[in-house]
Amino acid sequence: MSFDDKSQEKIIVQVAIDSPLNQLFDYAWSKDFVAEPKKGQIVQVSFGRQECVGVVMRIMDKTEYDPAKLKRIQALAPLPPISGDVVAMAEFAATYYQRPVGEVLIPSIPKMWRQKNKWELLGKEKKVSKASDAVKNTKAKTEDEISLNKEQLFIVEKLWKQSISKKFSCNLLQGVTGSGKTLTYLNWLKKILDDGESQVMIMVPEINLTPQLEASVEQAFPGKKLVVMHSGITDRTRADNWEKAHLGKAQIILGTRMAIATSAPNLKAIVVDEEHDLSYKQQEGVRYSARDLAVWRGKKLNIPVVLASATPSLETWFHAQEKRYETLSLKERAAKNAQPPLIQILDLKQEQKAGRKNEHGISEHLLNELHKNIEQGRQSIIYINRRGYSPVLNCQACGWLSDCVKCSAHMVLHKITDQKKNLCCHHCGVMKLVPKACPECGNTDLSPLGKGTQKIEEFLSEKFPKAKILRIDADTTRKKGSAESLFTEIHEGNSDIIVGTQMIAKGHDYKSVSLVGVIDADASLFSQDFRASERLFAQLMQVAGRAGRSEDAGESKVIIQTNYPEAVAYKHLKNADVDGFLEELKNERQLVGLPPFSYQALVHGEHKTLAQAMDMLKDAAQLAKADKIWPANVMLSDVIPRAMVRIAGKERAQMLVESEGRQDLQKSIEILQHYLTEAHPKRKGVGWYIERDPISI
DNA sequence: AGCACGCCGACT
DNA sequence: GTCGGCGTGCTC
Repeated sequence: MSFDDKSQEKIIVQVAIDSPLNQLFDYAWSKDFVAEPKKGQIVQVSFGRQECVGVVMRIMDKTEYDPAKLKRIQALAPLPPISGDVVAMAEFAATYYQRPVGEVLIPSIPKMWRQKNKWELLGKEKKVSKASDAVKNTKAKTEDEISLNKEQLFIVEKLWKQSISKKFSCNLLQGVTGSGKTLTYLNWLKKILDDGESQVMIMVPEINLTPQLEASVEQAFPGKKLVVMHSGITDRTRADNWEKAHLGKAQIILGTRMAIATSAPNLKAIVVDEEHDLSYKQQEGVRYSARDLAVWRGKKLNIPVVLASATPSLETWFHAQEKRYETLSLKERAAKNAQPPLIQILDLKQEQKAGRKNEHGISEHLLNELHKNIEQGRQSIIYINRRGYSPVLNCQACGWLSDCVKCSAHMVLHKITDQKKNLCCHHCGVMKLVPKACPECGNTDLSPLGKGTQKIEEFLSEKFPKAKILRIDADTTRKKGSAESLFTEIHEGNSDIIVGTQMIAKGHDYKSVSLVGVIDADASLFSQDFRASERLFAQLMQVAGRAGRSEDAGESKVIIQTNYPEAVAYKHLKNADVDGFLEELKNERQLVGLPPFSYQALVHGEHKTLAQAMDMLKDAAQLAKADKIWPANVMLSDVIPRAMVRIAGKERAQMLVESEGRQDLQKSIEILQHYLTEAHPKRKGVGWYIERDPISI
């Protein structure tokens, strides 16, 4: 191809492309286009030997690139440019999470819109049976007519004032289960949507996006168009829904973390429900936090943001304490007779001393309570907190834990076969031998905390042969629809005991459950993740909320078995004292300098051999620290093998970067990124990435 | 990351 | 003779 006139073409656009190359690519704006180039315009380009879509990021009048090699933009998507706030947010996320913009922005466009040959098809209206729309709209206006209580009304008014002022504000909407958080924010959003053109976004955790929720939100907004954005919808639906949001035709955007990058020209409010939920953090590719980006987007747009939770994340709660966010508390329970359940922390050490039995991790006391409950014909839940890898070493006899001498962290048991020292502190990087016996009491039976609890269901059916036992976990709900049928069975009261993992804690109301037993929760208390205790507290608060929804709620009970009743999470759980818990957690973190009192990034390296992966990080660390622009107050830990070193044949190493200064941390990871990139050709096959705000170290 | 070009081994 | 192994080099 020869384009001798190329160099004379006036308009050059720099395009973001989904490629790991950290740069924009220059293209010539074709003279045939009637449209002016605009930032955010989706275009079709030829890139290398591929054809792909890109997004116009900058408009220039010249190029630094060889004009002879310059290609033309091939086509323009029949769409207005992506809204400015989304493009800006992508640019921010690219810097913050250290990835190319294209990698952030392009995947936010639905797959079908990324294929030029589908553009025409998508432009056409899909045949939708008007009937379904009509039905949805007529049966509204029943439940939402329930009047708000004083507290809720006050909050709606407060939020509405913020909306009118057209300024950014971030609100923590905190209220116990059943206090009507959803009702409150839905009423606020309704006011906003009254003008007929405003758009609002509601974000929910992955697991909560059930058809029921969609239906109830839809009912709350009669006559408004709602679209959902989550991974469970077809490509076509996603493309259509995205388009409706992008064109301003949909007023409500309901979705999971991926929804945060949905272009919406008239966005007037963002709600992040269950803001503490970890599913807001993307765990692969660009490891963004949708909750944090929601706040960023709200700030950019000068609109209010609501973060709602019964058990806020410490970060959010701390912001609220420091008055950076407004706290909106719902203290009253909406339902008149709903009584909080009685929460009992059962000290297993005491039980053992008293000579009471403990079979398969279930105490005699809990068994008795179960027995009573079954006899009264009521449902019970046995909650097994099996989640999380909890590799701290523990003495079964005296409760000794493998703590680091220098840090206030547990030393993590690593599974490395070719190294002798297998205990490692993730903070300072010190490594030690696994002791042959407990340093405290000499007991030789040391084991990782949290043993398998698979047999609970089996054991319970032996103990209660006549009881109907239902197990709910990833295995029993894998098949599509099986979860729904299991939950239906529970609602119908067909089961006496429900044994399950955290799945049972979310979203579902079990009206007749009056006993919740929590076994084996300790494991996550000592997980390598410093946020484990926060998560445990939130989970247990949530399961506890499963009890006490019945008429005779006063009698419902939650029994939490533990070897560590003095642990902060349990201590405050007893009184359901969320603020007390967070206060103590805050003080702990402050003492040790963990987030939110420091900012973190984790550098990951992976290779077939551990040595290569580690050396790569070590080299980069050395060069970075020697660089004169390396900020002084950034702490770089030793390179250590990850606790789960091998995954899919790759050995993995990590290095923690920590600083009190957000800007300093940013600077340091940019330096690290530079040296990692530079070193990369020399270290073939070593993969690496920098993870900002890691949720687990 | 993709994707092609490129230069060495076991197959009709 | 050629199908295919994955080394390496480029993408405006």
